[in-house]
Amino acid sequence: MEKKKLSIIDIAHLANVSQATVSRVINKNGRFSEKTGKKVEEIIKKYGYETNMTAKSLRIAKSKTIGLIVPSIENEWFASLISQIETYFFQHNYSVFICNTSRNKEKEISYFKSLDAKMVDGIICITGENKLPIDVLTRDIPIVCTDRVPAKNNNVYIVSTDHYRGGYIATKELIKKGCKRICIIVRNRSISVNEQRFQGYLQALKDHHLPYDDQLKILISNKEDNFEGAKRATLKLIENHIHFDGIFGTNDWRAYGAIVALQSKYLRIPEDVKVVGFDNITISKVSQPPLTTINQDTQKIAVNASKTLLDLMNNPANNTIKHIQTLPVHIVKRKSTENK
Amino acid sequence: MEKKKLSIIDIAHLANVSQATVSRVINKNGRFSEKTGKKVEEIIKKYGYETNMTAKSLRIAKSKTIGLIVPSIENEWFASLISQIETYFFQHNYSVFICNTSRNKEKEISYFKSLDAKMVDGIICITGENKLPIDVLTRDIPIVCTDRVPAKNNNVYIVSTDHYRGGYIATKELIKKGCKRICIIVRNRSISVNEQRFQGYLQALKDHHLPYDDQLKILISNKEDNFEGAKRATLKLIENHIHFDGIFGTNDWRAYGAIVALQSKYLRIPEDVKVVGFDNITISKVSQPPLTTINQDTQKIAVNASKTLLDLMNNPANNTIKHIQTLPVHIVKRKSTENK
DNA sequence: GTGAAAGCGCTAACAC
DNA sequence: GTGTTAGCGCTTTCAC
Repeated sequence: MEKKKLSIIDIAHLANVSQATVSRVINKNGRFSEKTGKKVEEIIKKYGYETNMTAKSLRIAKSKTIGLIVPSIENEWFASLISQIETYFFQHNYSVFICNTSRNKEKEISYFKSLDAKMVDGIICITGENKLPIDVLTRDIPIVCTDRVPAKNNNVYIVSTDHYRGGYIATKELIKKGCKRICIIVRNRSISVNEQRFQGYLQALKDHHLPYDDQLKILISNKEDNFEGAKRATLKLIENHIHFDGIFGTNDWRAYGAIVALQSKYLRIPEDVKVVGFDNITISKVSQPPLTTINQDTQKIAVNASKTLLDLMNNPANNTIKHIQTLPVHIVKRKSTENK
Repeated sequence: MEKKKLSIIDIAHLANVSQATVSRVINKNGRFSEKTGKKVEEIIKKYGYETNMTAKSLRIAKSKTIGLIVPSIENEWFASLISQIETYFFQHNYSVFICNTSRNKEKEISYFKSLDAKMVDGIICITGENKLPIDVLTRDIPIVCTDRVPAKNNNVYIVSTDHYRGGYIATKELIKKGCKRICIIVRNRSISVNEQRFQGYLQALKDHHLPYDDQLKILISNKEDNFEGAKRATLKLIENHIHFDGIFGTNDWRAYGAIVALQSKYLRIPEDVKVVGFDNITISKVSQPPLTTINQDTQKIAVNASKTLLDLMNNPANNTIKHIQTLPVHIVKRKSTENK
């Protein structure tokens, strides 16, 4: 069956009005009589007319679409954020282009160009460390990042978690539960979320008069999987007879990797070693034993980032919007740090 | 700094040619001299011109964009599929609208309309059981589903896994390893993937002369979380003193829930009870013990679905394309079904 | 309160 | 091989 796509002109003819009137009715802006409005709306409903968004976008130079750039969709934490951002914009009648860069710079640049060409009204980046290629953009559109980006950019707004504080609280929990020699498992990246969590760890040690021991810093290489890397590194530590009684995994997968390693060596958690993770994703809840962890409020991050972008899109001149928002974290206590 | 968006006309002036020529160069179709081509391309690069896709879409009634409708992005299996589909289309110069329906019918309809209005060239649905609202579409665009949909629709193509065979193989593995009383954990839905896996289970029992016992069918309600539901239901079974020596969890989370329940009652896996899952997602690998499971080839599903859609978009009249593709599964054997 | 018409940036048919 | 131009469907200015 051939489908006939109706245009505004068709509706105008059917309703015996001009296309301008139909447009006014659709957008509820211009002035038109109640009677005309009713008539047009009826025809629209009857014939199942839908606005051609490409034409509309061309005309008004807006697309009611945003771009969401993410390093990976297959990461539960990102997925949760993506899902909530998408839900938010759906409610506000925006569509979302989800762009998966796989941490590939080329792909990221390509996506920026493509989003620009598709006339998105704004961009949210769930990034981390890298500098955004905003110079490829040919239009001035607002950008919100959910993690730290090198300052300098006045056009870029940031909504992020207090990773430093998270690292601090996580470490403090272990100290309070009696741990004296606390390992930290981190990934080896320069400026990043990891580094901030690490700094929080250092400060907590210092504040509680515990020495920092470089041997207890467990590095995972950038190629390694979090779980496998943490497991491997923890096993190595045990085999090297390096003594420790607490582990701060800088994310839940790293902490869980440590747990599995410890158990394979017949070390008991929390009796022999206590463990804390970060992120509060599923694995922390279903781990055996369940994992004490630092909760990042994804919902708040998603909503704040989304709202910030929406505000900027609706009113680009608004200068009451904060450039940097740092959101609080809290600890979720579970069995992995319990004392008997 | 005010950014000036250049149009084809601007480039035409700068290059001293007509806009038609610029268009020809950009699209490498029409005829133009090598010299002109070079000149125009230089100007384009120099001034950072990017095609305005809304104008192009309007003109050619195509958008180089597809819609990807998914019930949930926060499900590892879906996320993996999404990611691979997105990668495929990125390579072929298409953008992807990822639409998260949260299994909400209203949202799904709304997305179909919106995708239609945005002139997507095709749609992939990662669905499952429900009938698609393709009647809201005003244009004839190809649709590919990665799961079963009620037949009837000639416009809808299907790429799916052989869930029946998966259920069969999973059950057979348990039988081969000596299990006599095998539980199955399923969700209570009418026509679905679950049902097919269940049918495979039944057939395997029958083929090996084992009776089917209704007591061993563990139902999880639709509101319950897979992990929690399976855990709760398994505990109940144990507390009711119903004897069993094998469990087929119809997905990995259900199987893992069963494992945790068994362990909490000091039942050993695989010595006392053997367990098989389905999907081969991360939890099956990191479970203690690691879980034997049925692998669904996400890559193949993603590629076949994507390729099918691409073929249909490039050549809508192509009738050599199979309406239904069923992909094979295979078992991944791990410790949870090992014999001493 | 309504209509006529210009024009957003692009492609493609047609003319030369 | 290149230029001219109509028109995709929409919004919006200007007239009335």
